[in-house]
Amino acid sequence: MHLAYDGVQALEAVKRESFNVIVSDIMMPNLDGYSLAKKLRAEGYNTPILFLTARSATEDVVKGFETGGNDFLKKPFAIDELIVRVKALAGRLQAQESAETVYIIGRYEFIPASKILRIDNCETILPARESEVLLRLCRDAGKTVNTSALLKELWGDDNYFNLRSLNVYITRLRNHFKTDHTVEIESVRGIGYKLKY
Amino acid sequence: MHLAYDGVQALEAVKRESFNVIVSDIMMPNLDGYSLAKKLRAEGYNTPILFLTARSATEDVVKGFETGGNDFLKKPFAIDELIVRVKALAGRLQAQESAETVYIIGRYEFIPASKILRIDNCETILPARESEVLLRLCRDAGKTVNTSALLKELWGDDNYFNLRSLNVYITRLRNHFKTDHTVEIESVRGIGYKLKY
DNA sequence: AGGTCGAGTTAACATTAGTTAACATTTATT
DNA sequence: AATAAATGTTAACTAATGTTAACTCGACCT
Repeated sequence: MHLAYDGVQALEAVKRESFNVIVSDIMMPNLDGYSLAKKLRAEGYNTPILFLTARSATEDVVKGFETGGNDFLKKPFAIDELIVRVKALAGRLQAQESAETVYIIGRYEFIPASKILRIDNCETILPARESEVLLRLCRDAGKTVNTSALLKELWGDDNYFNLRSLNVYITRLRNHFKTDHTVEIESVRGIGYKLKY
Repeated sequence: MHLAYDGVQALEAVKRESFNVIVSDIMMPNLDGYSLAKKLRAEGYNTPILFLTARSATEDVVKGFETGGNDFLKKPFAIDELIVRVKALAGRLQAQESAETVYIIGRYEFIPASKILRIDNCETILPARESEVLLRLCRDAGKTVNTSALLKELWGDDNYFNLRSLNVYITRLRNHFKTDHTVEIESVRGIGYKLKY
């Protein structure tokens, strides 16, 4: 939980910590809500963003979604409605990842709970960290996962050494996916990694 | 695309076909929106639901989310806002360019998603920036793409150094297109570049 | 306790992307 | 034609990332 006074501070905070949801005003000094959203999306942050605004013009709403926002609430609003919308956005993240969740990745099957990666009845049990990294990539499959966010989530800190560890795990994961060339972990220089299939 | 006249018909339709998004009124004969959402969720359908309602009470909104809805729009609403919210739910916003988009440029094939530039079964995987620049040119193929606009889109700033970088990427792209002389990146002095083929 | 096995990290080296710099060429203007 | 500005081209440089192997440590086994 963090309160930022303008877009610049918000941007810094997001890069420093890791959040489940961002609630942002459109009109802010220094960096407005649209630009904040745009910058975050450009840097691979997929954190859901809910915009608050006093103006009710449709173009504002449209622009809000186009710049990468996920929801929009016009002022004045009832606090209950805000709460429920934030919950909806946050819930999207954890979207019922039950014990039996299975990710289908190309010809592979990945079961995070048991760390099993299977292809053609050939099972590999991934080491814990490899599994965690893969899970994180699966959750945002097709989207770029920000390196720093990933490090903060899994290692707790995004220093240089942890980054290098991550590089190693990415290599190892790539090796696992060699038998199906439609599966690919793409690196987005300076931003993060993207699981594609 | 399917239009159902009440909740019961909607339920049947969803079970029969497969949808990306459901837009539903709250008040419907036979089976209201809340119950529809509840039933669908109970049966394991995760299709995003957007509720429309005439009543603006906060409790309605809250109930809408609690029964499994994903978004809520009060009547009267602007059609643009509905469209943009549906798009947001369908998750298609960022992907106006689907993952499979292929540009045919003379004898070349360019697949932005995988950054592949192919000619006569000879594949090159373009570096990220080269790919982005080419994509930008492709979108406005035959038209002049303004240099400053392009720089602001891809680099975020159109200063002198970024301009010089762009010049380098244009050269590199031209080199890739050397085998088919019908393809050309023309420079429009003082304005921008034009991809012609 | 000693051994060994595997996971995670660190280290060392290789490769690549992106930028900058330096110099060449073209174009517009006078 | 002379000049200045824009653009073309090539190579060098820097930072990020890829890859492989070595190292450390704890769990487990005897």
